Amino acid sequence: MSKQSLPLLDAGCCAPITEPLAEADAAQAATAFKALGDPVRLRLLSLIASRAGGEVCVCDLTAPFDLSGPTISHHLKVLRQAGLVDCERRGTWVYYWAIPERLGQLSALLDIPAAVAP
Amino acid sequence: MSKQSLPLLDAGCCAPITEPLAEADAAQAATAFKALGDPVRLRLLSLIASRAGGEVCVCDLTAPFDLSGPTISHHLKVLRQAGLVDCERRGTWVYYWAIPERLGQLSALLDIPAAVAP
DNA sequence: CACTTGTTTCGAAAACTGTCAAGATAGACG
DNA sequence: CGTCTATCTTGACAGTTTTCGAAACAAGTG
Repeated sequence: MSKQSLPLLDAGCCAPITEPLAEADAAQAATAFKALGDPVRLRLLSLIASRAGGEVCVCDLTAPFDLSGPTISHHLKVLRQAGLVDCERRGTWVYYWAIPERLGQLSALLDIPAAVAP
Repeated sequence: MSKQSLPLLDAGCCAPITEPLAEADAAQAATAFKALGDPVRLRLLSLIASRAGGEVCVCDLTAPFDLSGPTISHHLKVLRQAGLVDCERRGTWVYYWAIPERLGQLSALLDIPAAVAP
């Protein structure tokens, strides 16, 4: 699995927003946020990330939704291509887990100084 | 300005992901992430949030982009409706500022325990 | 081979992005 | 006051991208 290269953010865009984002950095971060910008994918990620063992089988991810298998598979692919999760096949089942480093980068990006104001 | 009610997140979805997101919470957070999921809007927000005085005039937001005025205005509207920024007209100009509370909520949402793993 | 689990392919409906034209609001000038 | 100019926003439109399901495909088990 993980055939695509993980589009990890370059150094320099993992810090809180204290200066304007460069065009390239913005494009990369936007890909990740776009992946998070869908209720189904956000719930999928929360299901994966909140799992005690750190891993979830796809079969457990399909049940909570009113969607077909292929659709869930598609959403998981988007999360994978955004570098937010990764997966591995073991026997019949495929297991997914979250990538905390990547989530941490995005979290830091939004962690604004709160009061730059006068 | 701010004619729409700010869709602030309900209590309960501002904490790190330790349990699956409820459907309603996910929908609301997804709206915000979707707003961030575009390079132009992400740069707009960074321009606004990184401003020393805490406020930016729209005229300063148009120049850095290769886009028409109405297009920037549309993107700003999306950010506004997502509750990420707000604005006010003073005289001829319209000033925008970021809403740190909202950004902090989203940041917290992605701040994963890092190692729930075994 | 039959059966199960997931992914990929393909097509249709819905949503998004950007531009032009027109509308709203404020200040300046006569 | 009326009109002109400048700054933004809104509305309407074309072109592109997403989203989802049905069917076909791939991989593993018994």
